[in-house]
Amino acid sequence: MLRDPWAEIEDDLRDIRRKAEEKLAVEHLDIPLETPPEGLGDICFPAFQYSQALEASPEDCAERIVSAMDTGEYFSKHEAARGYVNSFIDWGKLTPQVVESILSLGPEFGGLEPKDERILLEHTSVNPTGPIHIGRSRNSIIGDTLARVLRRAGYDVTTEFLVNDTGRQMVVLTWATQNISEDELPKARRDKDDHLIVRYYQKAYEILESDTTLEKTIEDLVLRLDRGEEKIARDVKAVAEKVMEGMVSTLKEIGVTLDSYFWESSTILDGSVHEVIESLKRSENAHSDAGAYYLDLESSGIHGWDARFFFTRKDGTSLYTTRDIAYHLGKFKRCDIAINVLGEDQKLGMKQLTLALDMMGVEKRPETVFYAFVSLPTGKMSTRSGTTVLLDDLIDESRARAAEEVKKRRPELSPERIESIANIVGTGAVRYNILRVQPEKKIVFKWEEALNFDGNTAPFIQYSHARACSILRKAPDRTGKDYGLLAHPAEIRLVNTLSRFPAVIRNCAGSLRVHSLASYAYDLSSDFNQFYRDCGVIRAEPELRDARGALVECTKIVLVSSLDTMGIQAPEEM
RNA sequence: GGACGCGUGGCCUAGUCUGGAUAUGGCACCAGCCUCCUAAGCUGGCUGUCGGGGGUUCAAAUCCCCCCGCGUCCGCCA
Repeated sequence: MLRDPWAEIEDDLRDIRRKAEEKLAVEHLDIPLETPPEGLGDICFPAFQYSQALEASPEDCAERIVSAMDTGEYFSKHEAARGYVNSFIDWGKLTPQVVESILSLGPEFGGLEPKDERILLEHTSVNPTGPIHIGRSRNSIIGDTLARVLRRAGYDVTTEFLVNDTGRQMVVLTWATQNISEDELPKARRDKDDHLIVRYYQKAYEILESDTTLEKTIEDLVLRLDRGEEKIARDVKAVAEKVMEGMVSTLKEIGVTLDSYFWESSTILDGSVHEVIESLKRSENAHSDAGAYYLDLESSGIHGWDARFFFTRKDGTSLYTTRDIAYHLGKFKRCDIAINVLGEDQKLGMKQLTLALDMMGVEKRPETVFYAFVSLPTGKMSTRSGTTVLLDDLIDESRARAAEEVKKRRPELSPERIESIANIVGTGAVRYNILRVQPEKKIVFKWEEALNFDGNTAPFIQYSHARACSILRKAPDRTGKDYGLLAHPAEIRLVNTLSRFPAVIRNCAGSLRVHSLASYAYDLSSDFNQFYRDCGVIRAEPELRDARGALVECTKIVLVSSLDTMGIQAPEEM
């Protein structure tokens, strides 16, 4: 059983290389393994670095190493070319092992050995002031996918949403719902609490621009809330809960669910933020300016207009990052590894949090995945001014587009079936479109790109899956007797890619970067589509047909697993 | 002024950590492929000073330095 075929292959090659090094009496060099260009082999490494030890040209080095290498467990031969050592896998031997492993492990293929560590993964944590826009959804999609990757990698993962129910923004919103009447507001685009309530928020900020007395009212309310006045805290929480309900239902549409919600106000109510403040005040870097306390971070390498990190207001109440420190101390007690998914605007805040932990003598640190903002061709998105593309709208448009495509291709399907497929395809496209880009790249959202279902998209991958299902419905046998028959270049290429899936999960989990999972799923689909063209299944001779049927089954299994790990469903037909 | 990130064909993007073979794919565009398992597919073509300049190296998209452009932050907001 090969749980992680590619790891076995790499270990084998490293082993063979080490023996060759010993034979040639050269010092061991851990040269990274690479993939050679098409046709030159399956796995390779450059031999340039041996030229000093062997006193030879790179070409000669490669020759001499190759001649000292044996075939090991999984290789048929090694070749020297232009200073590289190119190794060829013995597919006749490996293919049956890979196919049998995937068939017997099924959805477990790509799952790594269970780990002891508990992970607390914070993501989304968007302020409950209105509906989620596509920029914020990047957080949820990356976070939810990362949780799925880490679970598959064997960790015990709990996801958590930090709900902001304190501070000025929420006070403004709460005041607005109590003091602005419905008829002053534009009609809501949807009958959904987050859409209904955001209008009050936007109206309040409009009023605040000219009304200075309201400013005073708000300041007073913020103060009272921060001191823990119960009535206000209850009102804020009630509004937050309503908006949260709307946001949570939107997230559920794209397959994002969270295990836990942590209300920020609880750090004030349970006294934990007070303890943080007292502890920070004892630091030698703590100073006071007119009663407000701050840490001087100039000596810690923070420079700029102001290197002071204020952790209390002049009235002694806490500030956001102070509460976040309290929250993190609590998290550390509940897990072994704390991971955050945050917008890149939070970088300084996390740096300040880290330095504050230093000064408090706390050893643990959160690991953070930062992502860049999504903007529109017209500029930034802003909930306050309403210049956003809402996730609800994107989901609707994407589903509608998908329904149109299904109707065009499969007019015989029932309306219910069409709707069901369009739902899966539309929401899958939304997730994949965000997921495929590495997180630090800013995204300029364009409708025509978001609604494109060709090429490197979720529908492409889902379509490959539907094709595989279609073959399997018609192929009588999904297990063959002789997988050695799978020797066509397109078959070998497909087996090669299938064998790497566990390694992809391992790499994504290790780096906390999930975009390469999207590339993998695309590559697998692409390989399958070439196999589909070149290797007929149901019309092949019985033995070959059964072996190919098994390969299709393997592809289906891994496509489903990789899509599932991205939170994308796989339709049986489309 | 300071900090961090990004810059790869007309547009989008992989590779950058860990330097190595003619830089990965997609969209768009052009030309082909459905009497044959779903053409949301496949094949071929067209597009490249890897932002610019210097340096290190046998070898730089990748490492170092300087510069330019874009994004984000530098609040007793969250």
